[in-house]
Amino acid sequence: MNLDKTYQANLYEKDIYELWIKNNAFRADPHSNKPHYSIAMPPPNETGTLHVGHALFLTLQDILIRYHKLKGYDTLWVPGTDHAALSTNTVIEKKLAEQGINKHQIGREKFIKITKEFVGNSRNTIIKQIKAMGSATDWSRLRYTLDDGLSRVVSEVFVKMYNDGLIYRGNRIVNWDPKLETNVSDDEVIYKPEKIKLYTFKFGPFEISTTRPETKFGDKYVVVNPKDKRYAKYKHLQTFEAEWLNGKVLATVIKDASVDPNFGTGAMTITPWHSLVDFELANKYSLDMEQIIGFDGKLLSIAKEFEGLDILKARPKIVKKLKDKGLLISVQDNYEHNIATNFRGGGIIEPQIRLQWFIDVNKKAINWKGQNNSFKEILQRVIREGDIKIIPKKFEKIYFNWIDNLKDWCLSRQIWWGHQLPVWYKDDKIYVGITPPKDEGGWKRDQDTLDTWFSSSLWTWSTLLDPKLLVDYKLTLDDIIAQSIDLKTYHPTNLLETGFDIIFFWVARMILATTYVVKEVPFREVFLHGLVKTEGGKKMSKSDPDTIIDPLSIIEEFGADALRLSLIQGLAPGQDAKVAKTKIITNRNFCNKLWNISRFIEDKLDFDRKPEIKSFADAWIIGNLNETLNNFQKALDNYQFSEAYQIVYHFLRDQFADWYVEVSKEEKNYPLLSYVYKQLLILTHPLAPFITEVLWQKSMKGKSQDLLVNQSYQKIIDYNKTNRHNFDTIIKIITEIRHIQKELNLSALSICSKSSLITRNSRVVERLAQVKLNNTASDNNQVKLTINGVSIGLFLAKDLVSNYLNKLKAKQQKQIQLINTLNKRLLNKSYLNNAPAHIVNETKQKLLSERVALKMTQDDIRLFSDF
RNA sequence: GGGUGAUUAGCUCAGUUGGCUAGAGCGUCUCGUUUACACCGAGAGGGUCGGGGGUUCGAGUCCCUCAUCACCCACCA
Repeated sequence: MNLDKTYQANLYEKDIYELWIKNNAFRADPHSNKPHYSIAMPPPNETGTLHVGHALFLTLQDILIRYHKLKGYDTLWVPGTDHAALSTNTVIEKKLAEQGINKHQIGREKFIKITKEFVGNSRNTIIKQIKAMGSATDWSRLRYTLDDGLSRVVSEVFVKMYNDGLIYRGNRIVNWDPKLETNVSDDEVIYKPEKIKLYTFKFGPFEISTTRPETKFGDKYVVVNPKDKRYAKYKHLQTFEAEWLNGKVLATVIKDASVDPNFGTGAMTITPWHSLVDFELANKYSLDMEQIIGFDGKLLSIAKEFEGLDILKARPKIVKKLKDKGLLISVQDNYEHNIATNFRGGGIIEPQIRLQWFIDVNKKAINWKGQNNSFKEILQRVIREGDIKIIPKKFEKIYFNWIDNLKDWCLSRQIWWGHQLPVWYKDDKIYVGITPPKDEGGWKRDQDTLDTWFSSSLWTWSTLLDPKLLVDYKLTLDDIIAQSIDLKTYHPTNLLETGFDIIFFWVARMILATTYVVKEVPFREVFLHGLVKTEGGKKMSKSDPDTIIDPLSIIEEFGADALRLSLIQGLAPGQDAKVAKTKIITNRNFCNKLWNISRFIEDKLDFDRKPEIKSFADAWIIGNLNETLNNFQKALDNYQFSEAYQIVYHFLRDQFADWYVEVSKEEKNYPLLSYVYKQLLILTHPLAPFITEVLWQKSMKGKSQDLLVNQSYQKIIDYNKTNRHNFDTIIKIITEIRHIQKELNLSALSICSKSSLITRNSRVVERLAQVKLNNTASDNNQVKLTINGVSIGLFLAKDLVSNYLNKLKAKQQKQIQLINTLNKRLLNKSYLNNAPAHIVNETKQKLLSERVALKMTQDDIRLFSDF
């Protein structure tokens, strides 16, 4: 087959992926009688490009899918993309703004049309990039959160929840982003520390502090702590007159324990319309609420002469007015304050009261396994009762902590891109349904769209519904669920694999929605990975381009396999993954090693004859292969990706390449060599699918029509344990001879030995240890030493010996120490009584063998000394 | 303020119910081109597992405590 000297990934990867697709290698078959294994891919944002975070989850999930295929499963990995409402909307608005266009100028319909065009072009990019990673996804089942079928499901679920009383409409404080003119969920708000001025004003007999004078126009309540002695003379609900921004106001004293008497003056005024805490206080005491700031971020008419001003511009002017009135007491600079911003788009959040749609998480109206529960309770039960296992376990604590503080989920967003609410209004009537009531008409649809995560929360099962059934509106959602074969076969999915950063956004909400609609959990296990960081543990940031690992350019330069291996090397569950260029080079080299093993083997491949064990080395490599396969599977069964790779790495380099391949230059057992090579490709395939398939295709030419991707683990070959052990001894002898040569700086050493272990494997020993075996020379000028019970004579000069003698003495010291330790342990009665029998046995064995080893060392020392 | 992690070789990190003399990759040093591979081979050096205490026959691993560093949640006039 004539392979190049090095593996050039970019020459092969695209063709190999095509080959897989052409052969439907990733196509799931629900009618197969194999066991089924399924994963729903976290759908990337359709307008995104592949970043290293995507690369990580694609790698992990692909490994598991391919691994299960090899284990004989029918696998399904459902790919998809997300319409990512808010971030896409932001992108489009930004693009329009660049052309000087405001979305209101073009209207909703045109805006959606523009967005669709943009998204349509973009979606293919991310799909191509997913393929470049080698992802074994079933493209015939590609889904999109905003396609017609899924959109129908989203509406159906909303209607169902509404009819069950789990969705309600209410006035609430929301996180309003005046820039994008939408509210965002609590989870989408991020706080940035900022130093601003803290003003203290006179308010009647009180002094109150504020960072936001511009919200104070409507203030007419002073809240103090009931235990605060300074204010004991004022009664709860007592009124007083105060000079304020727009003249005199009649203010009321409120006493509430939520006020911290140690903060500032211990007295504060409240602005219920623009603060959650104040809103809750106002609700508690039925206080008036008044809007001060408009949804465009500008002051309303209550601000009189400041009406229409942007709040930040108005602030100093308002302070000046209060100062002129003699109401300003003090200004504190550099007051540390957290400013709330929208993490998509970055607008500064202004709390506002608005009518919004919410999911009630506390209403007990759901039947889960025979009990009447609230969403909150079900979310707790599924973990507690073991229906879903979270790996690593530490995230269960975080999960419970979040659920304990769970608030109603605000579903409505005021952006245009997304699933429009299936809610209709006429006069003051509200109707919730997919289509408006069929009466005289005149119903108007709610303009809001749903939170992106609402559709995402249906992902595991909505993607498995039969698209043909979804267009049949005579069927109910329950009918479709009952009749969809994929859903019946692949749901609950076996695993959800995703980043820990979206455990609340997504994982919890999938559990919420799925248990409610489908009456089963969305997945059995959740495996959470961390973020991908630089080697220094820093976030990759655009401001520091050197640290950025761009998966696409890495794939181009080093290949997807090298990238995949780098991502799992050293990865610990739930911990951040660290990647750097050096790591990628190491793993590219690993691929090249495999490549060159193939170059050596290519003309020796023999699959016609039955592989048989003949030599010690044969038994040894088969024993190691079996063990490796076993350990590899155990590691992957426990999501120990890093461990699995290390096992393969060790076998491929330290055992197969360094020893067996070298040995096979002397002892030619090509059928067995071919067998092990074949197993090696199967073993490595889930981790590095491209190169292994390339080599499989080249090696199997004419011998097999099959693709590597379609193989399964084969029956292992039995071997003789003593023979395997014998080769271990040979390795130790060769290593020791190499060591002596290095230590004594020798180049052409001759040895002699009568041991059959040596004489029967003389050519192997000669080649690998770089020595000459000479059993005819006289015993003079020999240094005898014993390695693992085998007596070896070395022909070497006297004056070289002392170096090695020191080595031996150091070795002797270590051995004595160890023997003492083991002795002490075995003399300890508590140890003998408490430690498990096999551990005690091991210690005894160890002591025995160590004593033998010590004796050999001492013999060598004596011989060398005598010499 | 509440929570969760991390601290192991010069660097980056593994180490899964406590049990062989604590591992890997990179880097360092020495030697080497032998019928695949310099994207290579052979060998070496390097760690009192952050400090202190405790439980245990036995602790990198469990508990307490301190220190340092991350991250998440909440959010204050």
